[in-house]
Amino acid sequence: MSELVATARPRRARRFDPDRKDRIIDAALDVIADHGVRGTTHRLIAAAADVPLGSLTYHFAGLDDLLIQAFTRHAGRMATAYERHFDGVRTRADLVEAIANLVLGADADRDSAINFELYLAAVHNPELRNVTQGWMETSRAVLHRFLDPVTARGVDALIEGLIIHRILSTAPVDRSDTIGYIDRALRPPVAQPVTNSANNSDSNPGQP
Amino acid sequence: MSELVATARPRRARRFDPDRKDRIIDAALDVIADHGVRGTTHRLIAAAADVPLGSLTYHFAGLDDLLIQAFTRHAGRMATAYERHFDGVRTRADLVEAIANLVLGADADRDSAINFELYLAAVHNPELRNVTQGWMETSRAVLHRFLDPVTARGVDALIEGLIIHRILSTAPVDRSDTIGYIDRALRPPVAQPVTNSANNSDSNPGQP
Amino acid sequence: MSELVATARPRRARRFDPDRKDRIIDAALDVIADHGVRGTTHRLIAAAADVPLGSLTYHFAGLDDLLIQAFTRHAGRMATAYERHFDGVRTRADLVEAIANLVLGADADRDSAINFELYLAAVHNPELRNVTQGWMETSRAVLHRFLDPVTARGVDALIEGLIIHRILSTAPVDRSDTIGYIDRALRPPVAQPVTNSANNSDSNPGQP
Amino acid sequence: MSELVATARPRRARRFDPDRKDRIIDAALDVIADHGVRGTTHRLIAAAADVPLGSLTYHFAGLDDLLIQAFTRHAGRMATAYERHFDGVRTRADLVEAIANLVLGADADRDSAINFELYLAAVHNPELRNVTQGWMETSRAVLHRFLDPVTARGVDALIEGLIIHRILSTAPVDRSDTIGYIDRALRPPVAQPVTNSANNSDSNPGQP
DNA sequence: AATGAATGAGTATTCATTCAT
DNA sequence: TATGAATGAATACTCATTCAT
Repeated sequence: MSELVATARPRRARRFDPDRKDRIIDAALDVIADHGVRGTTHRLIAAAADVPLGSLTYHFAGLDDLLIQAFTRHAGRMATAYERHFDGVRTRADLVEAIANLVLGADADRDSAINFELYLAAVHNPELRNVTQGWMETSRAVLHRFLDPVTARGVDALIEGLIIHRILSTAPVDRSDTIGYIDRALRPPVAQPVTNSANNSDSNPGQP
Repeated sequence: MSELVATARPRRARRFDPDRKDRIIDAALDVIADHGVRGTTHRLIAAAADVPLGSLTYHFAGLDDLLIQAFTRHAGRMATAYERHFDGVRTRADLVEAIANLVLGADADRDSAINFELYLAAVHNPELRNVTQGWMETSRAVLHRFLDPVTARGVDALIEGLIIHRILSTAPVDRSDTIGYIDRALRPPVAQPVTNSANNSDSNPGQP
Repeated sequence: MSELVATARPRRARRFDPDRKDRIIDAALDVIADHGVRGTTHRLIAAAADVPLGSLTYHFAGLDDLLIQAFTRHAGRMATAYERHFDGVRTRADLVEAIANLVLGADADRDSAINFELYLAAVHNPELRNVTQGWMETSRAVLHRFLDPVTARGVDALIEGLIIHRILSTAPVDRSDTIGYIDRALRPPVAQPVTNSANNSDSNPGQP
Repeated sequence: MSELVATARPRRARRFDPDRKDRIIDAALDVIADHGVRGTTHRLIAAAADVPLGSLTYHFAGLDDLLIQAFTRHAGRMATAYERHFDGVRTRADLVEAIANLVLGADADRDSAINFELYLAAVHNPELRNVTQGWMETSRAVLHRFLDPVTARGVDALIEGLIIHRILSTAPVDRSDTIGYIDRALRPPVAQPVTNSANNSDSNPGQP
C-alpha cells in the first residue's frame, strides 16, 4: 500500500505555459553564467527552467540552437541597457562618469561573464560571430553619439579590457585610476610629440 | 574488411619516450587553440600527441590537471615572450611601437586565443586563477619598466581590449589608430580640465 | 565482414517497456548472486536484463544507487519469506523444524549468498547499513513471536552462523545435529551451574 | 634552474629490502580491511607498503595470487591466535569466558572484517576455499579440545553468527546475554523433551 | 634484480537526441 | 502538442599487467 502512495510523485502542475520558451532561454543564460558554456547541458537548463527534458528539444532544434538564441537575447538586452546607461550623458564629465560606472558596476559581473562566454563561443562558432558583431557595433554606435569613430573604438576596447581585468583580478579596482584611464582615452590625439624618452616618466617606484 | 586493415594498423613501437609528458602538454595547447577548452577531450589530445589514451591519465591526475599544467606552461611562455618583446625598448616611441606590434602581430592570434580560453576557464576554476594572476602581474611588471604602476595597469587593460576586439572583429585594424590609442594611454594624467562638454569633440561623422 | 553481420544485429525493437526498472533490479540481484558485488558491473547487469547500457544510468543515479535498491528489494523479499516461513508454527517442535528447514533449505543457497554480499557491502557503505539493520530487526521480530527477545537474538545469530558455514563448507550438514543446536539455543537459560569442569563432557576423541 | 631542482624528486632510499614481500602482504591485508576486496588494487597496496608499483607484479603472479597469499597468512595468524586464546582454559566456566571474550573482543573488528572478506571471496574463488576450509578445521579442532565434535560445530557456528551480528549491528552487545547463548550451546543435548508448546515462554509482550 | 613508464581493455557515467505514447 | 522513457555514442578515468631499461 505504501508502494502505491510512494510512487505517486508530485505531478508537475504546469500544463498551460505560454512563455515556457522564454523561460527556457533565460534559464539557459543562468546556467551559462553559473557553469560556463562548457558546463551547460540540456539537463541543467531543464532543471533551472523547471521544465521536462523533452521540452528543450521540442522548442529548440538542438543545444546549439538554444545557445544561439540565448546569446542573442543576452546581446539584445546588453545593447538596450548600454544605450539607456548613456541616456543622460551631456558633458564630457558625464561621459567619463558613465563609463566608469559601467566598468565598476556590480551588475557587470554576471552580464560580463556571459559576455565573455559569448565571445569565446563565437571564436569557434560562426553563427555566434554575427551576434558578437552586432553587439560590438551597438556599443560603438552608442559611444559614437559622443565621440568620433576612431576614439569610440579605442574607448570601446579600453572598456572591454578594464572589465575583463576586473573580473579576473582579485584586487579591487581604484575608481579614480579608472577615471584617469578613461580621461586619457577621450583626449584628442596629438601629432606625436615623441621627443621625450620612454623612461622619462619616472615610473620606477622610489624614483623622484 | 576490418580484418584486412587490422594488419595495417601502425603498431606503436615507441616504448622509451622521454619528454612524452612535455609533448602531451603541447598537444593539449594545440587542441585548446583549435577546439577551445569546451571541445578539448582526452582523445583529441592523445591523437594530437600521438600517444595512447591511457598515457594521459598516467601522466596527469585528470583532464583538469592536464589543463592546468598546459595553461601554466602557456602563461610562462607568454611571460617570457612578453619580456623579450620589450627588450630593445628605449624611447617612448619604441614603447608605442612595441605595444602596437604586440596588438597587431600575427602570432597574437593563436596565443591570444589560448589566453582567452584561459581567462574564461579561470572564471570557474580557482586553481587557474593563480595562473591568470601570475600572468597579469608579469605583464604589468614589464610595462612597469617604462611606466608608473597606475599607467601600466591602464595600458595593460587597453592592450587586452584591443587584442580581444581584434580577434573577434572581422574588419582589419588600422595601425595608426592603434598607435593613437596607445599614445593617449601613455600620456600623463591631467588635473581634470573637464570644462568642455562631452559633445564638443565634434564626434559625429563628417564633422571637423 | 562486419558489414554483413551488421544486419544480423538483433535490433532491439522494445520501446515501450514498463517495469523495466524492476527487471533491471532483479537482473542486478542475479549478477550479484553469480559474480559477487565485486564482479558486478553495469554491462553485466544490462546484459542480464536485456536492456541497453544507457538504460541503467537513466533509471539509477549510479551503480551504488542500483546496488542499494537491489539489496533493499532483496531484504524485503527475504523478510516476507521469513515471516511466511514461520506462519504455521504452533509448537516448540514446529519452531525447531522450521528453523532447521530454513538452515538446510536448498533455496537458502542463492538468497544467502546475496545476503552475505549485502552484509559485506554494508561494512563499507553506511547506506546499506540501514538495509541490514532493517532485515535483522525483521528476522528477530519474527522469532520474537515465539521467543523472548534475548533468546531470539541468540537463535538469530545461530541461524546466521549455521548458514554461513553451510555455504562455505563442502561437507554436507547433518540434519539431526542441526536440530540439536537449535534445540539447545531454545532452552531456558540456567543460573550457571558451573561446577563441572569444561573437560568433563568427554569431548576428546577416543574418550568414553 | 628551479626546473632542475624541481625534477629532483625525493628518491626512495629503500634499496636493500629483504622482507619487502612480507610487507606487501601485510599492506594488502590493511587495504582489504579498509576498502574491502572490492576496493583492493595494486596501486593502493603499493602505496600502503611504500613500494613501487612494479614491485607487486615482480613478487606476485598477479593480484589474485597476492590476495590468496594475504588471506592465507591472515588465516594462519587467526589460527595461531585462536589456539593461544584458549590456552589457559581448564574449566567449563573458563571456556565460556574465553568464547565470550572472543566474540566481544575489540580486536575482533579488523580481523573479523578481513575474515568475512575472505569468506565471500572464497565463494567465487575455489583456491580460497582451501584457505577457509583450513581455517574452519582449525577453529573446530581447538574447540574440540574441550567439546565433542558435534557440539564443537554448533559452538563454532554460534561464534560466527555472533561476530557477524556484532560487526553489522550498531547496538552494543550485552555480555551476560552472550554468555547465556554460549552456555546453552555447551549443554549436553537432550532426548527432545518437546512437550511444551513453543509459546510457553511468554515471550510476546502483553500475552497472558 | 628491480622499476617506472607504458598500454589497452574495461569501467562508470554523461548526454544530446529520438520517439512512442 | 508535449513528454518522459529510451538509446548509444562518447566521455573521463581505472587498472592489471607488460616491458625496456
